[in-house]
Amino acid sequence: MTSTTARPGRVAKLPPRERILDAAEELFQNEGIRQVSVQAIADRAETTKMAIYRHFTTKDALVAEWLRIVAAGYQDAFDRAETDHPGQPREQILALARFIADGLPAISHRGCPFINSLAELPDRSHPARQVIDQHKARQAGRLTGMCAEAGLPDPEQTAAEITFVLEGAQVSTQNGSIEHAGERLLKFVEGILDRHPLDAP
Amino acid sequence: MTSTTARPGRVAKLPPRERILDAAEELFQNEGIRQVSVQAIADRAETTKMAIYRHFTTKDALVAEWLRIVAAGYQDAFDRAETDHPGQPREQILALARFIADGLPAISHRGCPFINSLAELPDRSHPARQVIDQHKARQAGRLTGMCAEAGLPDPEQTAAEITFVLEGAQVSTQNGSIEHAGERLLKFVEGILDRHPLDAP
DNA sequence: ATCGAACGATACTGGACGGTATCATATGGG
DNA sequence: CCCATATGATACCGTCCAGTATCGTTCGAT
Repeated sequence: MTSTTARPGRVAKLPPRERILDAAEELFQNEGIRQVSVQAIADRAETTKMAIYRHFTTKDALVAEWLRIVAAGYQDAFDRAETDHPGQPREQILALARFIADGLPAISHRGCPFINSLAELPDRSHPARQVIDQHKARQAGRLTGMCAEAGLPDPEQTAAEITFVLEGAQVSTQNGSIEHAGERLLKFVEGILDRHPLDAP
Repeated sequence: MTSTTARPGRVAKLPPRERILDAAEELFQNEGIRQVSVQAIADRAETTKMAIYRHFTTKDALVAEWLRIVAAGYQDAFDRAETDHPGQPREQILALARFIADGLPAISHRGCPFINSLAELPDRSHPARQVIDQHKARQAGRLTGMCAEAGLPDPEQTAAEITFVLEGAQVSTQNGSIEHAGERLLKFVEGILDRHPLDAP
């Protein structure tokens, strides 16, 4: 019963900072950054605007923190791909494609947080931009490494191709121009990897 | 000398409606929709806010009109691809890829207007959304038609793949994660088409 | 010359929003 | 038991902005 911390009125409530981040994630993702007011985040987090400004210096800082969490999720996907398929770079790449493909239905009519944020934050000096830039660079590096490890002839080109495909699948899902984007995405990536068979032990 | 209409003080000034649309194109593209105020558009168009509201019922209507013009530009690219390479669907597709690839440097750090607008306008009832949806559907249809005409075994799949690639190249250029995106894009699309040779006379 | 429509400039309204100040209220460790 | 700290609630400020009203001016057609 009496847990050491957090014994709220009814349901176990998370501490305010996490509630705020959960609410921000939900609202930023579904309604955009600029459209969502700090007050709206506070309402959804069942707290107040003041509480938000106690944990985050500014709205922009909250946005950056949100994207940092999203980026960490993608990093986890990379890590899992590597630990689940050690020494099998092609399987790792396919696992990443599956991760994106599986996420498409959830994204549905609202797209990739990074793509959308970039559109909403043209100012290159915005704190969130550093998060995005770092994440994209790291992601590109890891993917290129996987392609090189897979013995593909031109790792940079193949990594670029896979990046195009993954990003494009998310965009096309968002604008609804492609049916069965997930399946098509997987089929496509498999085809790219099969162009240069080499993996078999 | 004395042209029939428009004899402005110094430089030949376009009529206000076109100046407004030019200014809107410039600002919406480079700074985003929500960030740009009607006043800012008026300033850049060397006119006044009032003049804008004489030509467009609302800011949203101006956004929609802007996207209509952008969509027409893409339609023109499709038309040119067809008339420049009649009966050669593979050349038509390559011409489209070249059109996108050539546009990448201009886009550079700011991305595709449709992708960005979608991010900034989550409200599906926004007038601009109809423009985007129609455009995307028409574009997908035409591309699928080209793929079918090219005798590719699975036109829907191939059209989806090419769409992924074209969209992804624009996104990747925007976030700066890929070097030489234009060249890589063309190489990629050529590879896709060459997977099923059939075109030669 | 004149009339009307389009254009330009300025001021205003009403609302939304980021951020702050100030109050009261828990809460948990000493 | 008590006090520092985190939290909650509310009111407020300055600013920005979409959209409107009203004025005067230009300019082309008749």
